[in-house]
Amino acid sequence: MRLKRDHHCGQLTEDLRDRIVCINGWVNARRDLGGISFVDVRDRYGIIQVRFGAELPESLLKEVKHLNNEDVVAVRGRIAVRPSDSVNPKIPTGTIELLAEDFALLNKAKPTPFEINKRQTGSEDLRLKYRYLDLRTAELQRNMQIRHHTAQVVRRFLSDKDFMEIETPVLMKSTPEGARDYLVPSRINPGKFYALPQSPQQYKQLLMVAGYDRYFQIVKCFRDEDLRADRQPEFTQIDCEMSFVDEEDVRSIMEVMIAEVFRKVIGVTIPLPLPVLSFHEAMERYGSDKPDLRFDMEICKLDELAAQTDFSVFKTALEQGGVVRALTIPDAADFSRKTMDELTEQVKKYGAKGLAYVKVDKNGLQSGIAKFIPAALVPGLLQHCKAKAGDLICFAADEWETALTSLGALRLMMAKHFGLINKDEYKAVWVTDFPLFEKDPESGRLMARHHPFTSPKTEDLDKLESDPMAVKARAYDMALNGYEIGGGSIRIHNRDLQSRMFKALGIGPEEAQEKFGFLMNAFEYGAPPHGGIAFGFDRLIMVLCGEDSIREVIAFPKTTTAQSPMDGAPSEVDPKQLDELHIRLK
RNA sequence: GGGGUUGUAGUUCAACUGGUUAGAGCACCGGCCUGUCACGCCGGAAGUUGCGGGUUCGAGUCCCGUCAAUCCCGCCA
Repeated sequence: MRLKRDHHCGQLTEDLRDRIVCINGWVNARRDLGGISFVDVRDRYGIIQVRFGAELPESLLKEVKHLNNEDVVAVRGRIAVRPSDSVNPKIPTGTIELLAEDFALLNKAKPTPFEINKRQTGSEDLRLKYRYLDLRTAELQRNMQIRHHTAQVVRRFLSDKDFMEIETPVLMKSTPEGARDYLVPSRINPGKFYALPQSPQQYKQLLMVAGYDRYFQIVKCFRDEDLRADRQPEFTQIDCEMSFVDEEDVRSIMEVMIAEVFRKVIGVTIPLPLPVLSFHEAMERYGSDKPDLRFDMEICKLDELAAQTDFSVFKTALEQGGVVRALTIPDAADFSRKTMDELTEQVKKYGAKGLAYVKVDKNGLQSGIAKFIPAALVPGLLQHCKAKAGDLICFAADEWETALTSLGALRLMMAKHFGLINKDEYKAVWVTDFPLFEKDPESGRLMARHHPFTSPKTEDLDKLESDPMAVKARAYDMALNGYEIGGGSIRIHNRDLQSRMFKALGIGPEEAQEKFGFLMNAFEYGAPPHGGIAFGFDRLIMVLCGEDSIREVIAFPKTTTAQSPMDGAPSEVDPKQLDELHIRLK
């Protein structure tokens, strides 16, 4: 190759003045002033302005004249300090330029479907189809750099703490207990299928049995469920497991890791130790098991006051074993009827039947359900809800979890509406003491809230059969700015307890042996007490990058219909392939 | 599985209450210009208004269906 590079565009400095250097890169912009023209050449490291003067050969200048954005070029020239009135303070190399002496067009580019140097052009759909072009943008290059850096910090940290990085199989046995599995047919074993791991959970527990007492892996996981802005069908976890530990051991080492990531990658200090909230407290105060602590606006408990009102909605909810909770929204008393109707629609998505409210002014309560609240209760209500004139108090009367999640969602909407969230703030918190089980609303059957390998709290062991819904789990989640970025637990390491757990979940001994026998058998050969955690690597990067969508931090993401517009996956396959796999389509 | 939003030139958007030949910036093509850096100036080309149907004298606009993207609920052990 002629004119092979010896420097990167973004690494050129004044120290190199008068040196002859050669750069390769993409045309970021061209400014043709007639006698001279300027071409900004871009590579991964930055942008340098190249000056093509009139003294250059005619043929070369003609070629430069027809350069387009994204053409791939090579330039050899002399580094020169720019005239003082021509400095560009917007770019790091703005005090210098490259005086071209030789030039080669390495490859021509068609006009791009959207503009690389203006990221607001082009729909996301289009950008995904031409992802290799989108990845050239400064925004995605920065995000990929942060992702890379984070992975290196995590590896270094865990390795220094004696964690071993061990790869686990991608083709594994299907255990369809939680999310749907992605299945892979086996050609050699007709009619049989592998599953792609939803997480390496069983393998890492087996590694503990094997004595590898500290394991980690930055690993792809797969879940065939519907997607969201923060959910992809294939995603990456920082998966960790440790032996001879309790909850505090896992949490204390992992919060140091997260703090180190924030310090080294984006220069943010996260004070340690992190606050710890019980699931119950997180729900009661913030209406969420992944609370955003960057702003206050806490929910308040209102059962006793509500019972004294004349409002039938409150009374009915309480009689049916539900609760009444309130959220005071500061300075929202001027919300229109239309706004209130919209908010009502929003909370209904979370199962609330409606949204009762009162507006507070200097004379007391106005509008909404004010007439049902006896005057004698008003001072107490205002004090309890920390409400002042100009505020709006919203009420939810419903089953406990519904009432709180509805107000929790409202709390988030209002924080965004009033701009209460500081984008540069990072508030992490541990949420603990989750219930071990939850009820499937359709079948009424018990389901593991975390997963079936989570250990119950020791003091709740005797309630596993008699009162399972009261059993707490030795589980912990890390929430960061309202995102669940990690979750883990102390695991069951005893065959009998694991059997009791499966039984509680309605999985009989035969089924348990068939599906998880390998793990349960392993427990009989000296399984150490162990526990671990998995962080959503993509979500963590998303927060580090200040992005709202996980697609912005994944090199080649899928759409919300789990497709890849760029390569057309998933696609139909040749009938011959299906035949080899012993598969016939319906 | 359900609900919301969006879909107009390569691209970002506009087009009033249904009314003339669907406009503008950027990109593209041609020309001018020796200190620009989102260069500037002059000119040009560029459209199945996502797709299919309906209402109407007349549809980018209203209605029905459909497709795609996106956001949310369910779901995500």
